[in-house]
Amino acid sequence: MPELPEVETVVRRLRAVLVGAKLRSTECLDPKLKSRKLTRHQGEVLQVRREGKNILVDFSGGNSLKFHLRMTGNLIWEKARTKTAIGGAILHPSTEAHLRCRLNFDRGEMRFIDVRRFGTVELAPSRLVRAELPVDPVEDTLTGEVLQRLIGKSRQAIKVWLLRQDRLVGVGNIYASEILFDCRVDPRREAAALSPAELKALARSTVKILNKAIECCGTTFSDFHNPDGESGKFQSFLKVYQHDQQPCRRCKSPIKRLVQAQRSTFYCAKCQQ
DNA sequence: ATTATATCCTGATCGC
DNA sequence: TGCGATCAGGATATAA
Repeated sequence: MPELPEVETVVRRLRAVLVGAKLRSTECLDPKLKSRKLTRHQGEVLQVRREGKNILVDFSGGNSLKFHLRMTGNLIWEKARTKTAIGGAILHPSTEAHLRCRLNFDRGEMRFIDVRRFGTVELAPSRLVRAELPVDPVEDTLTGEVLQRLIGKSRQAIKVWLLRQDRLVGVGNIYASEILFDCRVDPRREAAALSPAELKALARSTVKILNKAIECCGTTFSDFHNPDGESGKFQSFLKVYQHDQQPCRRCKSPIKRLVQAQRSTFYCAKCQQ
C-alpha cells in the first residue's frame, strides 16, 4: 500500500534510470487509462519527483506524466535487452495479467502494474501540477505549531485527521498507527484537543517514522515493490500495525484493533493516552 | 463550512 | 471442492 515512503522509494529509483531517457511510445492495456493525449505523448525526461503520493515525470516541452499508485500500483523498470531470437521482454504471467500501461523509452520499458486498478496516470502541464501543496511531512519544517495551524478546530479523531491529504500529504493507514504509537497519543483523541506538547511529539514522530521508512525503502505487505521488483524492509519495524492481540513492545499489554472511518487502527490502550 | 459515507476494483481468506 | 460473504485501504464524489 504505497504511502509516502513507498512513493519516495519509487521516485528515487526512477530518477536514476529515467532522467535523460526519451519516451518513444505508450501503450495502454487498460481502457480505463486510455487517452489520446497520453498515447501520443513523446519527449525527453527532465526530472522525476514526488508531490505527496503523486509521482511526476517531467518532460521536455512542459508536460508531466502524473502517476498515483493508490492501493496496489507498481511501476516496474525493465532495462532494454540486446535483441534475441525471441525478441522483446518476457513477462511473468502474474505480472502480465495486471499490466495496465507500458511506456517504451529508448533505454528500457516502464510498466504500470496494478491489480485492483485504482491507480491513475495522466498527462498534465508541469506548471499546473506544481500548484500550491499541503505540508510534506518528511522535512523538519513540520513542527507542533504547523500541526496546530493545520488542525485548526477540527474535531476529527487524530488518526482520521492524519490521513487527510488536503492538509498533510503522505501519511496513510499503516504509518498513521505507527506514528501515534511512537508519540503515545491515543488515535481516538480529538485533533483540536491535543496539547502543544503532544503536537510537538506528534510532529517529531511523523518526521521520524516516515524518514526511517524511506531508509528502509518502504513497507511491503503484499503488493509493493520498487521499480527493480524488490520488497521494502520496514515491515519488520512495525510495532502496532497488524499486531492485533500481540503484546505491546513497551508495556506488554495486548495491542488493540479498532475501526475508524472504515479503516483499521492499531494501538496500545495503556501506552497511548 | 466540516464531517461521514459510498464507491471504485480484485484477490485472499473464511465459514459453511 | 466450491461458493458467497468479507476484508484490504487511497482518494474522491456525494450526502448529511
